[in-house]
Amino acid sequence: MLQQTPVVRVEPAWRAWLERWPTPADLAAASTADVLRAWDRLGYPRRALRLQECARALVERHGGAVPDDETALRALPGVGEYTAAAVRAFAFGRRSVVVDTNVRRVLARAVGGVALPAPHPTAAERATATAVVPADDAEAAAWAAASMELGALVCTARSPRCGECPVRDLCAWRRAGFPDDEHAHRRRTQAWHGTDRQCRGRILAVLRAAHAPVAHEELDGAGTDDAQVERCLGSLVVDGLVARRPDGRYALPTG
DNA sequence: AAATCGGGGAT
DNA sequence: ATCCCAGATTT
Repeated sequence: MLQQTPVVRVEPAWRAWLERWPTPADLAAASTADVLRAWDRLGYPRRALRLQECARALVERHGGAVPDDETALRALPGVGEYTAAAVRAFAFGRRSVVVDTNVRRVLARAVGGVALPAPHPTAAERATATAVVPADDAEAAAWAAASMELGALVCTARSPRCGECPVRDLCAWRRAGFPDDEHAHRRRTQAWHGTDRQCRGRILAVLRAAHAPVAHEELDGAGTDDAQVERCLGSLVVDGLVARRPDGRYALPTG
């Protein structure tokens, strides 16, 4: 849930989710339509599918438990480099290199001396992150939490609270005089209005609200034109987020 | 390496 | 209007 979605928006959904499906086995047994409705508008609904697939994989491969080793974690649906490292550190107290958007920013500033990290993670970044993680399991886990919190609460993207920063005296960005972001000109703001993402979101919103299959005409307003709605319906079906019934109507996938 | 994939709160 | 968010997956 936290992959690209702010904590404040995730927390209530997460609590309700765990109350409804306390264990991987519970989520594995749920209907996918119910899962997508519970996901509501957290965004990137494919993550909801991956999460349920992950629960089913945990049941089938790991007896319903979460594994603690890197390889097994990375093999789970929806679990990438960050999530595997985060689970190892926060769930198991093991050493791992946890590099999320917050940590990237902290290291870019404190170590790299620049305002913001590159648009996409680089090998050099990971090398730096690895080098600064303590060797001890417990210390490394604490480091992961601390570096993320520092980025989330103090070393923020917009208005960093440098006056309250515990490491301001060793911050390379501060020492350099807070230079502006060097690749600000290359940053490309993601479009939204009229995009397929918006159209897909609208289609799913209709299907979440409907508790009976929906006719194609009821989805006409979801996009800028018929071709877009058609294209998005197709991609949603391919993604497994929408099911096309034999009668031509659409619904959230059962299963 | 680049594209794609949501949505909302803050500025 | 733009920015930004505890990224992953596919091409």
